[in-house]
Amino acid sequence: MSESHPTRPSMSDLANSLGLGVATVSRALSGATGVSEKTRQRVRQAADDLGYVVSPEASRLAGGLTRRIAVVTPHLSRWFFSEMLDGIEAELRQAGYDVLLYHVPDGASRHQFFRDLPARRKVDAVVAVAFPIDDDEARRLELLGVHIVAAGGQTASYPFVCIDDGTASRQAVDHLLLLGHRRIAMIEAFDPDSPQWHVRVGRSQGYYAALEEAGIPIDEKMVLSVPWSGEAGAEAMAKLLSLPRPPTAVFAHSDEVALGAIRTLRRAGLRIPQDMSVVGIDDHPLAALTDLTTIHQSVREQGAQAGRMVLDLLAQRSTATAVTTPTHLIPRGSTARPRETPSAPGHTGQM
Amino acid sequence: MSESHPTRPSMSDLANSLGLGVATVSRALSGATGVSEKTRQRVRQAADDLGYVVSPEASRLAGGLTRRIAVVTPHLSRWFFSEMLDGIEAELRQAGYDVLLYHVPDGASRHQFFRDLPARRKVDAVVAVAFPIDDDEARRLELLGVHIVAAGGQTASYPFVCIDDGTASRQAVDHLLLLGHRRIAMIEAFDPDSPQWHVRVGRSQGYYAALEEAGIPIDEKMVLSVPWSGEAGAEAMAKLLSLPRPPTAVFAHSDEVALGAIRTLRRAGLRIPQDMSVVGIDDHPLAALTDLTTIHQSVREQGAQAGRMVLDLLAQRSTATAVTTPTHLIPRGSTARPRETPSAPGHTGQM
DNA sequence: CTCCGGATCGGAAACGCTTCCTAAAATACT
DNA sequence: AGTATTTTAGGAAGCGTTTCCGATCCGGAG
Repeated sequence: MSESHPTRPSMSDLANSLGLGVATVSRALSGATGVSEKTRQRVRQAADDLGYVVSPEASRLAGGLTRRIAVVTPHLSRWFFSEMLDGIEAELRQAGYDVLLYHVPDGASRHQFFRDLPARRKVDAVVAVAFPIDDDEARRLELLGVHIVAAGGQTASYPFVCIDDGTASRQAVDHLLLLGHRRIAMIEAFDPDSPQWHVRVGRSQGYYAALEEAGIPIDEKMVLSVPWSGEAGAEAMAKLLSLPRPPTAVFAHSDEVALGAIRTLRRAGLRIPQDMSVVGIDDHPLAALTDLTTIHQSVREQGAQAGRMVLDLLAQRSTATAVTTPTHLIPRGSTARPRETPSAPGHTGQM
Repeated sequence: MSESHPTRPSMSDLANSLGLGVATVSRALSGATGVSEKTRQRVRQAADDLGYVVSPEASRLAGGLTRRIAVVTPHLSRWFFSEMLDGIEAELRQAGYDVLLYHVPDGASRHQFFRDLPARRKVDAVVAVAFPIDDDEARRLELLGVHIVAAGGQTASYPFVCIDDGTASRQAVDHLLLLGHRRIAMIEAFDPDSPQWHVRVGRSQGYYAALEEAGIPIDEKMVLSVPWSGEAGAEAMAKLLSLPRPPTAVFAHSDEVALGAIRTLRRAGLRIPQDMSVVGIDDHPLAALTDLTTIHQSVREQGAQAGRMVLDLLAQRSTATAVTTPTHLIPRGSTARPRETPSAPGHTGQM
């Protein structure tokens, strides 16, 4: 007999070959109650032997789940996002779910996504990677029984997993403080495509808190807010350098931004860390290569966590509604004690 | 009436509201023939008004397509792959298809993918990003009516889109030649996870061809073959430097590898490009930042092309079975004339 | 020994669509 | 005008599950 005809066996084929009814087989396979354990085993065995798998379409049509989960992300090629995607995908696929990928670079496409998805029930749940969902949108999905989990960004209304931004930035700033820095600048980063998701509030707060606790007055000129990119970081650094009294250290909201800042410093002929200390957040692969001191966060792990949360939700299992993964300082060569503790203020000063 | 009940209208609802039969509505919506244009418009209009969309499950179950396409990739967070994914996703989603993402980092998971996918007909087509598919696997999919397209890597048996590796590397090596280099090393890169997908043969051939044409004898010690990573590039460079007569220029198969090589050079205190010219392939974002001369390829565009090819295939439209996108030299600061043109041949040279 | 409740199992009705086939209508040709 | 075609529309049969509900079969209580 030629093995070539790809005719998938159907559930009734399976049922017949076992002398059972399809109803029983369905129950056996789906783990539902109402089948004796012996029968269930027999069915499972036979299914394996025949290489039978339920048709997801038919299953869904008849009221089951799709076993598909959407991952929605505003960026595809940025380290943080692809790393997160990696973690999520691995966890989900291992559990037998398929991952639908939706790239929503801008508000328009995001909007469209949330408009279209509910109509056609394509997925059982959605994981939103580091971007905000309107409470309204969330509610509509919830209503349809579509679960939501946020990965890499905190939101009020549904389960999320992310780092504690406040702690992370405190770790960064405290490190600088411990080294003896007093004039510490901050380059805040925000995603220009998600205007509603402001500056990482937590990260800024950590900075303010750390300085305050150290008894250092805040100098607003030391705080710059820029789009999330190396380019912007470079420009911000230039501004900081042209300050009457530039900082001795810079805390950037992200490694990408920090790296940009470093480029400006190099171009300006300043040495790192002798003339200026720089610290970022993320532990981006480039940080290791460029010897950048940073705060490590395990993005993969966050993704995996988010995956697990979705799985819990779908299994009706209870799950944590908020997970924060730990961060820690990775001291490298971009930070050091300040050159000299400036003790003569009031020398320079007008623009 | 409360608008809140998420009860999707069905096709027969639509049909009734129009006084038509479901068969007609189905034909109208699917673009099939056998409906007058007037009716089709009427149906489309009504569908829009009701916010009706066909149930993908039911449609698929009844013999239609899934309107889902799998993208299979061995890497998620590498620039080339995520860029490609971006291009593919954009093109496909715009055409109304959903993208299933499958990360197959190693042979095992790749194998599993091809074992599982055919069973449950989850997708209409698959796009393989830069990795080889067994002819056997390909045939099985083909048999099931699942189309295949390869993005970023050439293969014999099915449509593909990629750059012309030979041309790209000739552009790189010719540039070096033109600058006057004669001792040009090559660092070949291969993906250790895809052993069967050897060294990018084309890129190596371009090198050999260029040298041969320039009348330069091949020195096998000048050719190193390493895994595709910066780390490996760095080590390879170290080996090249410890050669009795090191090269004056290095051609790396990729920017990542080139960047690794540059790190070694810096560490060794050599200046670029004065002491050593380096050229890569890809035009990775880092290349611009680090002023690396390279060969540009538009990965996004390749992804988009691959997407279009899939669409053509699915629409029964004829499509090119092989597309190569152009590449070109981006001269930057990592290449220059060799320090001195060695003019005393026959001095070194046994072996 | 009979009756009853719970555990198992099978029948059959959806689920929402596509498509084959036939009927009716519209158009063409003599 | 009448008949032969071609269009256009509708009926109905699946597609492969899940699930409600009724039928069986079991052991144990009365």
